[in-house]
Amino acid sequence: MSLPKKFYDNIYQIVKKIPFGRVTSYGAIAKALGSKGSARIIGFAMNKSHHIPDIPAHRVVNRIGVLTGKHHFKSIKEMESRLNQEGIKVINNKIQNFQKHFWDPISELTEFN
DNA sequence: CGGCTGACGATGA
DNA sequence: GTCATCGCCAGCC
Repeated sequence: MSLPKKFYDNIYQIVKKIPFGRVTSYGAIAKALGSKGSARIIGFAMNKSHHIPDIPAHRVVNRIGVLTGKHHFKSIKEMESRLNQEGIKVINNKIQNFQKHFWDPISELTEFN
C-alpha cells in the first residue's frame, strides 16, 4: 500500500492485460515502461508477484520465446502446460511461432497509459 | 550506505 | 547461424 513501486506496479498492470493465448517478452514490457534497459527487473518483479494470483507470468518469456522462468514456477511443467492450454505450442521449452503469439504492450496499449 | 543479485538484451567475434 | 562478454537498472542483503 504505502509507497507503491511504480515500476513493479506498471509491470503487473501490463502483464495482467496480456490477452488469452498471447505472450510477451521482458524487454517489451520494460520498453513499454520507458526503461528498455531494465528488462532484468521484469523478472525480479515476477518473483515478487508470486503472491499475486492475477499475474500470468507464464505468458512472459524472453525475447526468443524461451520459457526461461519456468523453473521458478510451482511446477516446471506448469508453464509450458498453461501455454499449451492457450493454444501455444512449446517445444524444447521454446514457444513455436513465438512472433505470431507475441503481444506487444506498446502496440496494443500504445503506452500503458 | 556499498555491493551483489537477476525469469534479459544487445553487440561482437 | 552459435557462443561469449558487457551493460542495465531496480530491489535486496
